[in-house]
Amino acid sequence: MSHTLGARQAQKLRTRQALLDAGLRLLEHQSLSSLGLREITREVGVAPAGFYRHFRDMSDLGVALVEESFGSLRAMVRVIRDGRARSDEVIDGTVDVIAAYVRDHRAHFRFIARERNGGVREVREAIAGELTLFAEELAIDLAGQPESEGWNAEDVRMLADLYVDHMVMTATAFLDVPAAPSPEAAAAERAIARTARRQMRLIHLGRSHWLDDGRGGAA
Amino acid sequence: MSHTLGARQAQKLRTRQALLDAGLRLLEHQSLSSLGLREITREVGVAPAGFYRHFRDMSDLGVALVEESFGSLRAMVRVIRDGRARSDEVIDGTVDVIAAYVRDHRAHFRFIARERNGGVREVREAIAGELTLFAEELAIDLAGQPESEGWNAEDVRMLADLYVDHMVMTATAFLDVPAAPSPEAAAAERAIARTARRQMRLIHLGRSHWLDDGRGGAA
DNA sequence: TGTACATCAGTGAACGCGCGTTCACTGATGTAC
DNA sequence: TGTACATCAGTGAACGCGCGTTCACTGATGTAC
Repeated sequence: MSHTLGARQAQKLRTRQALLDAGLRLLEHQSLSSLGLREITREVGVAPAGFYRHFRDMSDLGVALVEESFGSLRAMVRVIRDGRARSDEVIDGTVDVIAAYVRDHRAHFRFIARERNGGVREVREAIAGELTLFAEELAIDLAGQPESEGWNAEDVRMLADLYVDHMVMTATAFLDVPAAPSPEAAAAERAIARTARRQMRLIHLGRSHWLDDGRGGAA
Repeated sequence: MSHTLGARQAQKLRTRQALLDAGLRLLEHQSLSSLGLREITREVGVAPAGFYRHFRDMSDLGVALVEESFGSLRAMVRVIRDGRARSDEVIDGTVDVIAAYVRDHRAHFRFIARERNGGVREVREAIAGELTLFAEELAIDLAGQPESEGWNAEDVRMLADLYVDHMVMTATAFLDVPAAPSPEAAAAERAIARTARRQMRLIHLGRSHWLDDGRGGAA
């Protein structure tokens, strides 16, 4: 390696990460626009003024959290994509993977769900941009599947948007289940997964009949 | 009428409504948890302390706004339900009605979309409750349609949830279009409506093939 | 390796400000007779 | 209809508090020679 980052820069990064982690933790029960700079620095154990060495203001930190959160989302998608099989298995697998990732990255998903329509414009726009990118990638993926033969680009994109929306809704539903493990929570999760799986199956069914009697593609 | 409400009570209601209206207006660009009590009373032209004659605190006002907002949502649904026809027309009609109502009740829809996952628990729970009620009513409606013959209750509910989610997503998408009328905004609205219409058509297609070869109903 | 100087992440005190909430009040509206 | 008293929506001043931001600073880390 050309240089090992240096003790100073490494420490700076560690503090920055501590600020991000504290922010995410504190955002569990409130939204970004009501979270204070002092609240975060207090949690980390750093003087308020130190915040400015890392972020211009709270919405700057918010945008950094968006990037971090979509990192874990992309990891999730990679898992789904790599483990692809025939459609029914893919559906079950997809829902399970979403459930598992939401369980392991609760705070990230909650943050995205909450701030997607939240009060901080920069953050909202960052999330919208990432979701668009995500839908575009998914559309490319879908276009390559045999089920999409004969589909035009617009319809493929329409389907990708529907999948993304459904995924966001499913993740949001999982978030309402209490984090603490309990028989009730586990049952609630299973119910959500069951519904989500059937909804995906219904959508897939619609997909495979889309071109019947020229109804879908035209108009 | 037994009594015409009295000048005093009428004035009180007018002030209360002014507070709600001001709140909704101020929530266009921020979320409830960052909106201040003084901000609202200032906008209305009332002393800060006057607020407490009408609401216990800001989340109390938030819950009142939820009720008001779902009033206009129910009005929308009534229009869709009354104007029912055969499925393709219903789809086009539904999307158009959603588009029109979102245009006329922007602030209400934005409020719901924003606070549905927002930072104020009471408000989040009020919205979740209303949406559940809404899905239950829709499920009853769907169960009565000929397309639902042979469906079990769970699957009807699953479909209702899918429709509600899709409606929320569509309304949210319309919200991102600038409110000011312009050729670009109109085009953006048409694109969203077009996508939403196709997505509903695809879902409907899935619905009508759900019972083919015993795939759906079984589990 | 050792020395002299530069950098800069983090400090701690200070600031002005607007917040939510309380309180005793005022005066128009309502009620009893 | 007129009078005396009760109610209560809205007032305005006051409070203590925590906020975001600024500033000159400290001292460990990095760099040049």
